[in-house]
Amino acid sequence: MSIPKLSKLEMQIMDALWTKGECSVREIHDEFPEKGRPAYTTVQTMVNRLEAKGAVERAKKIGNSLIFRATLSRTAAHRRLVDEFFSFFDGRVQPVIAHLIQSGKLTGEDIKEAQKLLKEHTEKREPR
Amino acid sequence: MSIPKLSKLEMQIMDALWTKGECSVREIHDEFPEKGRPAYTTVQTMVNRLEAKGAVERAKKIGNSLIFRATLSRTAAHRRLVDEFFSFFDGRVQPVIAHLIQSGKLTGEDIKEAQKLLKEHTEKREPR
DNA sequence: TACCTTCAACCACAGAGGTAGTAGAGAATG
DNA sequence: CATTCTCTACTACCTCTGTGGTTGAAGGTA
Repeated sequence: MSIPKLSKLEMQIMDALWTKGECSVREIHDEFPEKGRPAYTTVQTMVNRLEAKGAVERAKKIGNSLIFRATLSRTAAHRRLVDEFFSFFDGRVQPVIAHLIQSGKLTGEDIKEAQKLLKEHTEKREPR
Repeated sequence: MSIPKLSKLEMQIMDALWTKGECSVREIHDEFPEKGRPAYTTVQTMVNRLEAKGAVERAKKIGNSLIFRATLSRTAAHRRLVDEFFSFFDGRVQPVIAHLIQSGKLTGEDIKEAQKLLKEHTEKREPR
């Protein structure tokens, strides 16, 4: 199957797995900031659903607790999100850029960085 | 209340209103490409929900059919979407840009355009 | 061993979104 | 006027998310 769609909460859980590596539900739960932290069982439910979606798998068992591992890469999940998002704009990036600039999220630095990346990218596919 | 969150289908419906102006449910329905067009009543349901969310209002009645008008602007809805989306990335634009470049969505043209917009933007807020 | 803690597993439930059917009012037409 | 078409209004139903309670097994501890 293709890359599963992940909701916001699911992404937060994956984030814990991606940054901390293999984790128990308890560890994932603790990663949430105290303020607005969901119940332990909520995290548990989401981890189970992620497992059902194939985004996560059981790595091993320590004592009576399961340790999970992300099987879906952060990059793949992000790409999925980006594609999904841009489909709202017919795949056109320009309107999005306009909003980013107006809200001050996109700076000159970012643009410079983008140019560098683009150059690397094109050079890689069209080596002279 | 603040800007309501709109789903994909809801956005498609708003798109019809935004581009065609005031519309009846029938007209909105007809805007969908034949392939994968939802049932008339489905569109109706969504329009009602959009009305409940305050994104749309009844402009007038012609015969026995209602004509709707968007009360939420395309810009506001888009900004909402963009903010929502970037919150997945902690508000950082760079990882998104990387994906865009890798998938070929972001071209040199786009970057040039972005620079122009950014210049205009900064000049407007900090006129020398 | 008897108790306390910690998990996994399972269950429940509400809200949003997507999908659509049906009933009944009104308009249009022969 | 009677029939047919077209809309609105209402209802139903399924899936996905988010949320969290309950139960019972496993492990640790006095």
